[in-house]
Amino acid sequence: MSEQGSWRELRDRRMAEPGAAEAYEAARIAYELGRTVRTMREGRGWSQSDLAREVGMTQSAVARFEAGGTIPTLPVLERLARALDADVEVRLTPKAPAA
Amino acid sequence: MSEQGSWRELRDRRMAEPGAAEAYEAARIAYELGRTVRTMREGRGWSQSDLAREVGMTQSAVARFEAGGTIPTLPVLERLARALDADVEVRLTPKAPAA
DNA sequence: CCAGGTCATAGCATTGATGCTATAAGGCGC
DNA sequence: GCGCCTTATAGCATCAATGCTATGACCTGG
Repeated sequence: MSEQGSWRELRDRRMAEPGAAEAYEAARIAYELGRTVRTMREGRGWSQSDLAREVGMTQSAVARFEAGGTIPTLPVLERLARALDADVEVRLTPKAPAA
Repeated sequence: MSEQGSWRELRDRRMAEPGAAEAYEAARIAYELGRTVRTMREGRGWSQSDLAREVGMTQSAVARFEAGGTIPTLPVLERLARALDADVEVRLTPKAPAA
């Protein structure tokens, strides 16, 4: 796992792994979270640097996250959410009824 | 971070950290996820070992997770959810209206 | 053309979650 | 008492996310 570079490729590779449906799902969630944060950030007219300053991380970390380059952890999500006046919701919702 | 042992203490300590509201929130989410999983697991009459086998992890990992001993990562949540016929939902919901 | 801003990547250090085996503690049936 | 199952912890190895600095690419304005 070290031949190429871009986070996009990394993400795409993850999402292409066939055997690991869970990893795929996680990567998909990460991707969508990244897009959500980007949208929220742009909605405020903030640059990645601005957001990074608010959150207490660096511009590169923000870029990596927004690109879906990593699967974010809850603490990071919380920090981002706070800077964007948002709440983090994580839930397990049963597919089948509790019958 | 190595003077005492129990995950409960670890969790409690995290949730007691004053300066880090985000860490507190993350720990709280982790705790509730643990309880949710435990409830779902017990609802099926499964032991921790049973669930661990389904998920592809060990009983100790399940125990640690259920106790809120760690802040889970998305891939792990996905795997647990799948074993329990559930879906993982992660969302950032704005506190303030889009005005 | 040059300066400045923004975003994307590289490469590396640190930290923490996960995965493992082994074991302790409690309950329950025999 | 002894086995057996269940849950809780310990202690360690590995891996991946984060945090950092630095830099490249791209735009736009001067």
